[in-house]
Amino acid sequence: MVKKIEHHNRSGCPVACALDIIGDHWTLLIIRDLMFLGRHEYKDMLNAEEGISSNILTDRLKKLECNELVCAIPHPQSGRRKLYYLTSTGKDLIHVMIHMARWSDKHLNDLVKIPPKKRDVLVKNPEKMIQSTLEQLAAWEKKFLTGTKTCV
Amino acid sequence: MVKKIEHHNRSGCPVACALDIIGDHWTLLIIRDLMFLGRHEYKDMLNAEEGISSNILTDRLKKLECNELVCAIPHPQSGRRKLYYLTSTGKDLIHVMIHMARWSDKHLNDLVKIPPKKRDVLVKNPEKMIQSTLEQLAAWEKKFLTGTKTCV
DNA sequence: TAAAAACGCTTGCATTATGCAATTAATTGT
DNA sequence: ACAATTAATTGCATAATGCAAGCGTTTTTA
Repeated sequence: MVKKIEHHNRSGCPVACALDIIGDHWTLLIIRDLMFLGRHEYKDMLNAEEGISSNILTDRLKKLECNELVCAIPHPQSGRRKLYYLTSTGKDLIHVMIHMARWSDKHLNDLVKIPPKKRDVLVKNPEKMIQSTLEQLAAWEKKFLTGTKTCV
Repeated sequence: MVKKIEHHNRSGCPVACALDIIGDHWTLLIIRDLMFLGRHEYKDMLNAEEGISSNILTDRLKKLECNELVCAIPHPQSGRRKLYYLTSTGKDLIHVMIHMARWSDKHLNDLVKIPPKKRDVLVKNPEKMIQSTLEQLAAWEKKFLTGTKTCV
């Protein structure tokens, strides 16, 4: 079902290669939902405040699966719902995400709204934020992925 | 000439805010040219191997100037050429760039081509790479921006 | 010094991506 | 049985991008 995809692959530059996969307006917001906001279902991401449209969401989830940043399993309590989650490749984007958030907080402070507590950790102790985020994800995985055949 | 721009500003999320400025296929490649590859002129960026088209390059440089990530001065040896360079806001994206490159190197290794020496520093001592990159930029600035009225 | 090349764009137009609303088929709850 | 939910899909309007050509000026070359 999930195949390798043909990226554009504009060059061998690592920045260009990354952008061929995550360099659009929506992909990293989906990663954010999965990484920080505990949104593991289609409808959760569809209802995110940025207002992604359903065709784009479907398309991006498909591409993320093709590129093996995201994986999905059927919801244990429901035959039609799915649970999406980050693979280790996807989770490894956490450093990019954290530094992007720090950059925004520093330079776009009139636009950015972060709860003060989170902001404090983000600014003063990003490593701690990375650790606790990864722990949360691990806890979710323990709850939902144990005993099933899963992608890593 | 350079005005504040209306971003979409889809939400107050720091990731979303960053993506409203740098979340497209080309902007970060321009940042890369300015940050790592010593390309400070329009034609240099136009000739980058990824093959940006001239109208897109013009548009993105304009937006980067509006958003104060990039600044330009007339070329000292030429009346029509310009020198583009990163402001401190632009340079602060270095952490995002470095981690993006590391991610690509780790997970897209069949696609990514980095000179072994650079790769070694990138993987084993990213902080050193950040420092040396910033030093290079500072050296360029010292050479071209001293004695002129400049944006920071 | 006249002609050619270089430079930083701009324009026009075809193609592709995105946004939006409505629809669908399957599943689940009442 | 009926209505609501869910994960999409479809059709269509609009916006973004790709591509080739052109433009006005400046610099280089003959």
